[in-house]
Amino acid sequence: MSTKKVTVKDIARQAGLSIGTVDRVMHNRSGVAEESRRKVMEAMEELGYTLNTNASLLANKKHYHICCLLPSFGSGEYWELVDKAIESAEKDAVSYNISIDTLTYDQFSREDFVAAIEKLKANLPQAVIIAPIYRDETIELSRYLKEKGIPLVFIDSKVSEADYLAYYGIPMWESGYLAASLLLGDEPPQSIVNFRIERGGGIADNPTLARRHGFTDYVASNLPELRIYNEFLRPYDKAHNFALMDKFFGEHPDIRHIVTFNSRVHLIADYIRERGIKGLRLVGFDILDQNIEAVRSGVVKYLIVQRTQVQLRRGVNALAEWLAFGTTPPLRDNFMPMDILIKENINFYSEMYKDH
Amino acid sequence: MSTKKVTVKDIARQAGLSIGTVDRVMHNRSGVAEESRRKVMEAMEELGYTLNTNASLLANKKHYHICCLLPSFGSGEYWELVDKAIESAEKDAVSYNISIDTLTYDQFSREDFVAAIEKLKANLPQAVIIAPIYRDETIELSRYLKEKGIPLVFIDSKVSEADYLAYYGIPMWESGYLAASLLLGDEPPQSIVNFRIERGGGIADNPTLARRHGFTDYVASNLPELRIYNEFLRPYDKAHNFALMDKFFGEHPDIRHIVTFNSRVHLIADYIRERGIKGLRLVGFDILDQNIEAVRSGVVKYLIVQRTQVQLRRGVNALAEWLAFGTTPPLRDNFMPMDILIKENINFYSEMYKDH
DNA sequence: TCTTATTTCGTGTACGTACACGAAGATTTC
DNA sequence: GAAATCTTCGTGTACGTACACGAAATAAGA
Repeated sequence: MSTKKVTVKDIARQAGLSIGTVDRVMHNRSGVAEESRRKVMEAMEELGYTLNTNASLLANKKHYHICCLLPSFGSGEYWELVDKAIESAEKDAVSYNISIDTLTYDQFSREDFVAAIEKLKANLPQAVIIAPIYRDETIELSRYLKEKGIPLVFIDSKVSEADYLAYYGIPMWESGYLAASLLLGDEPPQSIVNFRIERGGGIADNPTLARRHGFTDYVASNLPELRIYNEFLRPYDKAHNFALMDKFFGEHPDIRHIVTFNSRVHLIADYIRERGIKGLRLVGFDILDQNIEAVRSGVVKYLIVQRTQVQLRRGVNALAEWLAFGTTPPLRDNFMPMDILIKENINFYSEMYKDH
Repeated sequence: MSTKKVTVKDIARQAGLSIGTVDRVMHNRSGVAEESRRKVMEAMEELGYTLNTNASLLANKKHYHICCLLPSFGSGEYWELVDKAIESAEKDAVSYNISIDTLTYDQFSREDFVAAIEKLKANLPQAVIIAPIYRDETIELSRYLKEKGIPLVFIDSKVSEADYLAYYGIPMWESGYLAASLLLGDEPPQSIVNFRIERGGGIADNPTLARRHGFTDYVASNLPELRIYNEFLRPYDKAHNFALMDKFFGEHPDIRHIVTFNSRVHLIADYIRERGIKGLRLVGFDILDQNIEAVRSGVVKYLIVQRTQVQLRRGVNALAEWLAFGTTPPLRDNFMPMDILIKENINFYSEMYKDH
């Protein structure tokens, strides 16, 4: 087995043609006779040509622009993690001559989502990454992009009916099912409470809906007698939340199992800590700093977490390869692991997020 | 902020010198006046130079050779996972002109380890990756390599007293502690059993020792009354193992909690399945195919798993950057996450291992 | 037949870095 | 003070690919 790498020059010699012709064949450009094209293809096959990505990227003078659309966020919130992951992924993409711009929208306002899409269109990006919340508008956007030949990658959640290059994220339904098995698997209680977030306007296509379905499906098939209470918190109204929880737990002192499907389990953890309540079993999602603290202190028993960094790295990478080499990712739907964090393994998990 | 990238040519112009001189400064080569060196450094600082890795790698005609030393393995065994991870990491390293050779040794024979080290030395590699089992011999090897200027990376476990460039693996002690909390955290039993592997020769410096210490330390501080039985299985002697377990469970029908610290929990899972025993709680390590099956079927409750692929990718990457650019990894000891797998999240975990 | 399109292909340059070679200049030696 | 040595630096070429430009070769039009 020869250790030397096969280059276009070798292909050209083998095919009895010039480098230029080989190059044209490789890039599916016009101006090459069918006979020559065949010769080149055969030579490539025979010699086992592989592209030298370093040389290719070096010679490629184009500059690509990716536009990323996701919900706006405050400090310490879930979407900030995603934003950081984008920055991290952008670093890996510099060798592709790629830069990434992020646009945000108010996730509670459909109008704002539409406005953000218009901004995105005005930006004329070569590729788009989107964390979708609104189904119909996302489908329409995907049609627009398809028409323009602009590739679209979904992260975090996807809209199956849309036209997209790839999706990287956890399986939503299964993540709810997992939460149920962690919360209810050992000693099933009689009733539990699900703390949700108050949303303005009837947003039926919220991704955490699928997660709740996974949870309730587990309950339906394993614990049909279980009673699930639903209570609604407000993201930024601590007084309201505390009053609500005081009332709830006052009326239901027997309830010891709590679940949230959004990333704000720390709202409840804070309450439990301040009130000094013991013996509750709490399951939540996403690796926010405040959630990490809640796990460390033992208030939250299980935290279900997705690998945001990996998802974005792979999403950006899929677009980079598409832009630079025209290659399509092997899988369209990439369901990524759901990690279970408890007090004893959370430290080494969060440490990893510091560099890679 | 100028979007153009700064090149050596820009540095040369700014410093009033030639590209050659700039190049010499960058590679710490001789033949440049102190005055000029200073000018170049200043220009680099001022313009914010960053190396174009594509161009650098393309121009670098050297070919590097990494030698990887790890225990020999049969099909479906733990070290086969590591071997596969090496192959996967090698693919990422082709752009660095790096190839990897793997040497294996009988992990139960110190002599064979020494012999493998001699073979490694004869190979004259530019870098070494090792999964160490024998402490003293590893330290000696690290001295030899240090003297030759050959970098050494530990994976899987490390020998702290050795001289090494970096380590990528899980924290062994903590992984045992985690196992204890998963097995014993909810309803502590009176006694449990730890199935171990019979080893020839008194190998005290086996890495799983630290794992067992983590487990027993948890027990000592949380459940000092707990009785731990130790039983010894043989890797390839099913009849012996079954007889042993028949005898053990016959004499101790009350024991329902089982732990293993090696990767062979499937030996016990097979027994449990064949005997049709119910109600046991089993915790094991490592994502072997047979272990995955044991989790799926519900026999093994928790499987603690490390990200072998990531560990090797990062290990190889650290060496690649050292060889090609002379850069040292930011952290020497990289403790990587311990993942907890149960029936409800193992599918999407193992799926990930197919491509990336 | 000569010009004008059209197809097909080869040559040359660029990308940014690495390094060999050799030319100036500075320093030493006798 | 000339030759020899050493220090310091600039030039040139190579890495493998991308693409513009223009040259042949062929076909079409008059």
